[in-house]
Amino acid sequence: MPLRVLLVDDEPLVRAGLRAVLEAQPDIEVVGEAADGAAVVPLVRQTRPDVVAMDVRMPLLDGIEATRALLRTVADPPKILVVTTFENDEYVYEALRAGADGFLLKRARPAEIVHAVRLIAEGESLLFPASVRQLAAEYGDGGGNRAARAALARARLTEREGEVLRLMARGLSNAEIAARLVVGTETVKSHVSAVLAKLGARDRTQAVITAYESGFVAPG
Amino acid sequence: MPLRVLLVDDEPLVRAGLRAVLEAQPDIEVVGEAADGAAVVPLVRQTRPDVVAMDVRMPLLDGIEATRALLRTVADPPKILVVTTFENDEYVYEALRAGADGFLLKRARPAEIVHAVRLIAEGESLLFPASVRQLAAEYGDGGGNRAARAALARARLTEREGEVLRLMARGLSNAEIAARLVVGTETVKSHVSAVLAKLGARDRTQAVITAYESGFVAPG
DNA sequence: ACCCGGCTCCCCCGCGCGGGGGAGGCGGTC
DNA sequence: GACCGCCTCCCCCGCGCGGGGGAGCCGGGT
Repeated sequence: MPLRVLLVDDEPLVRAGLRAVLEAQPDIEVVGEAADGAAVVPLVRQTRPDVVAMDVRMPLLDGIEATRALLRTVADPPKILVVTTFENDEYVYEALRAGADGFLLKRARPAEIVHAVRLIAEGESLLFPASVRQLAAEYGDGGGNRAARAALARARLTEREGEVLRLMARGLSNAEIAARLVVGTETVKSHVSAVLAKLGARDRTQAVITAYESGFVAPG
Repeated sequence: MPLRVLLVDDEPLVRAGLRAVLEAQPDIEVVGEAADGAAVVPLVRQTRPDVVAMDVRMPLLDGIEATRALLRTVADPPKILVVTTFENDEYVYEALRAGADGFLLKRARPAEIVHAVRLIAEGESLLFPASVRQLAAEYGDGGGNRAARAALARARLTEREGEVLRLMARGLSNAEIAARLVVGTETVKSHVSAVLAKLGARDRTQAVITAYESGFVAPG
């Protein structure tokens, strides 16, 4: 019996790509597609997939909430493979904490995508596939990038800290961040200090650099 | 005779998606794929496509350089459709200036993708609707990226100031920059102040953000 | 000869930043 | 209930940062 896969991504192009890659395998069958997280639970009930390949960043209901919804409401839920554009996407960590079984970069090669789906289906927990390291080597050979990713991977920023880092990366001062988040400046200083410590950054500039280099924030 | 399309994108998944979408059309034929800009010119010579669907951000040779190379070296060059993930990608503007005929967001619907390829092939210069709004709005409010580019264009940094900004963007303190450039810290402070003034930045963090957003320094 | 732009260095000064440490409340888990 | 992680706020304190102003040196341009 074939391996049944459900695709969830708001970009039709990505769905088409995944479908093309996966259906080239004789033992893999794409049993459905959804464009947002809200449609996932009913579709899973209807199609009973073995694996859900799910984007994290989606309108209406993101991959994190969709993962929680699946695990909460569906008996014998499918394996969940989170598909993401960036390494160290903080949403990915949340999705994994929410119960996803692994994650995969969109820029992975077809063979790696197929491999990841098979591994997940077999119950392997796929967190840091070799492909990530390989991709890191292929792409930025600059050690800075890898260090940035490593720093952010170690970091495990809390939700609030991530929020603060994002505002830091937009050039806001502590006072401005405090105003934006409607808290005291001392509170912001606490969060900033925590971010610096977790990222191994000496000052906010270095933290922002790490945010850019790791893909935590994207230029453009 | 069918419309011949060449796909250039470093992500196999995106290529597979575009291929699936385009080959669903009876009058469109995908005549080749390339994973980076360096392979484009020989492939175009070999396959003679009508349209090249090209990613901007790629390893080795990006979409901008590949566009320039095509228009410079190939007689009767194909139409160039730039494919991008983000609206307001500054690379896209550069690609258009370099001679690309239009651009398209990756999250476009299949029908829009097909439509774009057909329009481009007919010689229409195409900007995806969502981005036209951006282009129109940029004269008014000027999105962050645009502002960053404008700031850097206004800036006219001297060679030394550019050097200093680059080091700032690597997280170095004034003292460290001074040591690196073998000058006094007061000198560095002068340069930093000049950079901040020219970029309209309040502090070094904002300057580094502008450096990233404008493409003056590139992540990865 | 003159001026000008760029690079270099110097002064004073205010303030935001970041380190260190502490503390209370709140929602989870065991 | 006890514990723990997170968020919130407070203190003190040193220092790097950035603003303002000035100055000497060099090379190029008219």
